[in-house]
Amino acid sequence: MRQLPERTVERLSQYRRVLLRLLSIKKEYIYSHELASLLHITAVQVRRDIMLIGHTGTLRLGYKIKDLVDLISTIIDTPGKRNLAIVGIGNLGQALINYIASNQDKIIPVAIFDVNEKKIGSTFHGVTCYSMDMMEEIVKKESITIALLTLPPQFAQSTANRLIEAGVKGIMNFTPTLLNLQGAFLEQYDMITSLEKVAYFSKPKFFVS
Amino acid sequence: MRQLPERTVERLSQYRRVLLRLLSIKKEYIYSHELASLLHITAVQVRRDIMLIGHTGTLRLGYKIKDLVDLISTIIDTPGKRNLAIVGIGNLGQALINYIASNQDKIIPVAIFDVNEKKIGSTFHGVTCYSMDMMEEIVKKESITIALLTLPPQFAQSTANRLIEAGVKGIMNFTPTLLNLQGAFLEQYDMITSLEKVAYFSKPKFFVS
DNA sequence: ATTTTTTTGTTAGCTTTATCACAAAATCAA
DNA sequence: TTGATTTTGTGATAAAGCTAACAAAAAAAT
Ligand SMILES: NC(=O)c1ccc[n+]([C@@H]2O[C@H](COP(=O)([O-])OP(=O)(O)OC[C@H]3O[C@@H](n4cnc5c(N)ncnc54)[C@H](O)[C@@H]3O)[C@@H](O)[C@H]2O)c1
Ligand SMILES: NC(=O)c1ccc[n+]([C@@H]2O[C@H](COP(=O)([O-])OP(=O)(O)OC[C@H]3O[C@@H](n4cnc5c(N)ncnc54)[C@H](O)[C@@H]3O)[C@@H](O)[C@H]2O)c1
Repeated sequence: MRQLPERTVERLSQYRRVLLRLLSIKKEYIYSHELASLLHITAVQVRRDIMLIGHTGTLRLGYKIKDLVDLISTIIDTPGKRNLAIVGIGNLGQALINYIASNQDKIIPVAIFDVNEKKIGSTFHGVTCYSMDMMEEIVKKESITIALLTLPPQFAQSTANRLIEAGVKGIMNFTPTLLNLQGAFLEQYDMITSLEKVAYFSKPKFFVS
Repeated sequence: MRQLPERTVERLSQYRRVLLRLLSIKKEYIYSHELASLLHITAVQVRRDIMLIGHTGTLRLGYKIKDLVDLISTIIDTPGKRNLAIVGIGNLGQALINYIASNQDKIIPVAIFDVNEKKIGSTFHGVTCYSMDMMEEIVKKESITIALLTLPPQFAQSTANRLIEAGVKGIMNFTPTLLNLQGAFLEQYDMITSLEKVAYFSKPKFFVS
């Protein structure tokens, strides 16, 4: 299959989460307009996405939820699991690790890296924190392919370089540093940018220039 | 000025942060290609964004950083400050409050709301936590127009409705609940979706179906 | 003085993403 | 049986976002 649009991939992730909930309450089929209304998007958008992944529904019955979930999973997941590392286990890193572990089960936190002597050797939600010196070794040994950067911004670029060199293929960067990466997918997850965007688009009308 | 594209607003926020850093080290002018390379985008993109906000540079000298920063500020900021509330001060809420306060100065956290008796009445980075019963009252009294939702997902929709009713104009939703809002700008800041997107686009090649 | 280089500003076009409009098929109603 | 209704699937079109290309102006080089 051809590479899917980013937006479609994002929605597939959301469809799956909604559909899994519906499956758990024994709903079997769903119409495009139902799924659309759960995501507050249009039914055409839903049908188009489903078309893009090559699934086909039943006329007048809708889509079989189980089949759709399975197909989305074969598309967006890898067969088997993906191992993840968190670099920098401060306030944010600690908030994230629990959340990730309890909200999906294909991407598994298997290692934490930090420079703080007090943290090295201890575990956070069952995951061991290693020293930064061991990063390359552990990344290779544990086949880690995804990393979250939650360390101080000035170390983000050099750490990202080391991670990619060691085999990481996807990086989610929570620091405000704008990274330059070759050979890995980057998600710049920048809260201040989003916050300022919210401020702009929610500006009280009489302020708009 | 006409409403700017979302992407442009996001980049303006990033331009400003980079430019402020350069100003602080006494750089006066910048070329589009320099700014572009700092953000890892193209120079045309930079020039187009700057054109959209109606700024004009000096031929062969580039853009005067001070002027550009000021203009971006008049566009994306409101004159004066915006007050912000955080609803749910758990792991994530606590991580956020400090970060927001120390990374920009136009959007000010002025209130926290929670149901936990132990948290109500105490302060987090100098901001008081109030009970949920007082939310409408405080939102009005403090003119809060932006809110972050970092409470359990099942309370997100009803809380958002109450906030909007009380006058909030922009909501950044950190919970996985997909909200349906009327009358406010919504940023669905969904980490799992982004994480699954990173996983998809960084899938080792031999896995791609 | 003329040519080359540099850099902005902008048009036109391209790519990606979303929506419109409607055919096709299944079911329902009369 | 006929016609209306519902719902999927998709080609065509529109909107948003990005890039290529180049004119214009200024400065530098020759
Ligand atoms: N707190 C937030 O809500 C928030 C939100 C968005 C982004 N961020 C960004 O995420 C990062 C972390 O934020 P935080 O609030 O958790 O900060 P923090 O100070 O609580 O944690 C940083 C952690 O990184 C570790 N560290 C320091 N230098 C390191 C290095 N060279 N290599 C590896 N680890 C190192 C520290 O020991 C600490 O454990 C910062 O860059 C911040 O800008 C934070
Ligand atoms: N931890 C993360 O990294 C992370 C990341 C993304 C999203 N989220 C989401 O953000 C939310 C908070 O995550 P967390 O890790 O901070 O959870 P948490 O359990 O640590 O904190 C939740 C807070 O909300 C309060 N609360 C409970 N019910 C409330 C109500 N009805 N009204 C107001 N406050 C209420 C609790 O007292 C607590 O202080 C969750 O919805 C989670 O799904 C968390």
